[in-house]
Amino acid sequence: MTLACDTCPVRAKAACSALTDEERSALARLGRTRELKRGERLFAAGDEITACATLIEGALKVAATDAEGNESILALVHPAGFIGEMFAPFPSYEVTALTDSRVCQFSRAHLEAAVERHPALGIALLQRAQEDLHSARELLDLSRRKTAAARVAGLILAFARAASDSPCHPAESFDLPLTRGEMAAMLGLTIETVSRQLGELEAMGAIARKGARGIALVTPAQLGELAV
Amino acid sequence: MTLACDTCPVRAKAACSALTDEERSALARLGRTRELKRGERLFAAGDEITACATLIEGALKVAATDAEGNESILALVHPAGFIGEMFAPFPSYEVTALTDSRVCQFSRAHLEAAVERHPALGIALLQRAQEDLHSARELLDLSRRKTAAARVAGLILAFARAASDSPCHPAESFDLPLTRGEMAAMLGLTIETVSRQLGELEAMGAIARKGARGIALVTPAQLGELAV
DNA sequence: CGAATCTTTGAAGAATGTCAAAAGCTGTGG
DNA sequence: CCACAGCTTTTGACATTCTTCAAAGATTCG
Repeated sequence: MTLACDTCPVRAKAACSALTDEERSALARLGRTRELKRGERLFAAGDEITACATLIEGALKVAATDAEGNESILALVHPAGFIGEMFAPFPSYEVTALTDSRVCQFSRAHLEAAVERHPALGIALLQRAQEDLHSARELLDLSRRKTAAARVAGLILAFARAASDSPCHPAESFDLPLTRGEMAAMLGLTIETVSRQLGELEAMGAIARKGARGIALVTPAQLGELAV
Repeated sequence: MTLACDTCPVRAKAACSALTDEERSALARLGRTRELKRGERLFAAGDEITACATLIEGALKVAATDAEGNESILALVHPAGFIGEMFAPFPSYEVTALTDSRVCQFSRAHLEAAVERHPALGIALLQRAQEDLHSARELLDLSRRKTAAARVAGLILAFARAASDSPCHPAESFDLPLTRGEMAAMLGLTIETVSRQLGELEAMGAIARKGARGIALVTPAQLGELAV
């Protein structure tokens, strides 16, 4: 499958935007796009072949699964996000599609060569890695909040900010991008506790719900206080 | 204070090892070393000036503190580790010395210029950022283990591996680098729970303790099972 | 429309947090 | 060398929160 960088929806935001059109085209010939259906796995922990990818559309999750099958979600990946460990011997975590997705995938060797040839690409990847590090630390902080109420309130605020066009103000209403189980796996709680906390938040008038996924922020300030 | 790269104990491992001696000397003239006593802060969240640093000796912690003064430890930094967000507008977290430490500090502007001039430095920083990301995700996974026993057992194993010379086998005996309170802040538990779990681990014969900090691994396999 | 999945709700039990106090360790100064 | 002050660690009893187990209600999608 051939890459069509010219019509790529993330061509302005992805790491490859650090390259000129010709440089990007040369890199494109070494990669390929891959379509993933919801629930399909892009990488698995321990895979022998290590690849890297940029998410074009959809959403992915990075997760660890323990022996009993409990999943711990370590990161969400949005379009233009980069996935892949360029220096580790093999992938450490599973990467799975949350919704139908499309990625632009490269072998690690090709990407390494491109980074050596084009310093700007390395800088773009460095920026992305530092942003990912920041996100991981935010999630770490959120996952350790003392009460379940603080964790759920904080997650809803995070989703509201991500759903908003403006960087400052959270969206007033939006759809939760995750199931209860996935929210639980992001917060270190059980499905039931997440469900009950959402009910509490609605009962106390901080949010309103429409169906299982729809959320409206009634009192954002109250949410912020609950999130501590 | 002038930098003495020639005698720097981390000259072979730090990011600046990607540079030639002359390049490093040029960069060195723009930086300065700084000594920190135990508990002293290197950066605070919200500081206006953003700086970057390499740890030369000692140990640092990256932490977030909430309104009630509860600390959540997001990362430990060992010698040759790099600290600093090169692309964020201001530092997001506090960086504090766990023990008396010495760092090699640069302004962000100088470091950015050096990265543009020396692509190998950018690649070295990229590798470090991806390693830090990996560590953050490991800690995230550890912090979400269901039981306090699994978290404490996992942390002890992580310390044992860090204390070992060989990368494969954990050290058989070592000193805990953190207080109970700091361990609690790494795991999302209370001091009392950490203390009780250590007692349990000793009572069941997985570890032996010598004083408040000394640990000997009696049954590493048992620890591994407890850590799930 | 029906099957599968996801969500909600309830009741009971286990685990951790909280509060309080004793014991151990460390470093300073007499 | 000892004594003391300050800090860290341990231990106990109790309250609270979360998890577990179970089952019924929604929602989604073929």
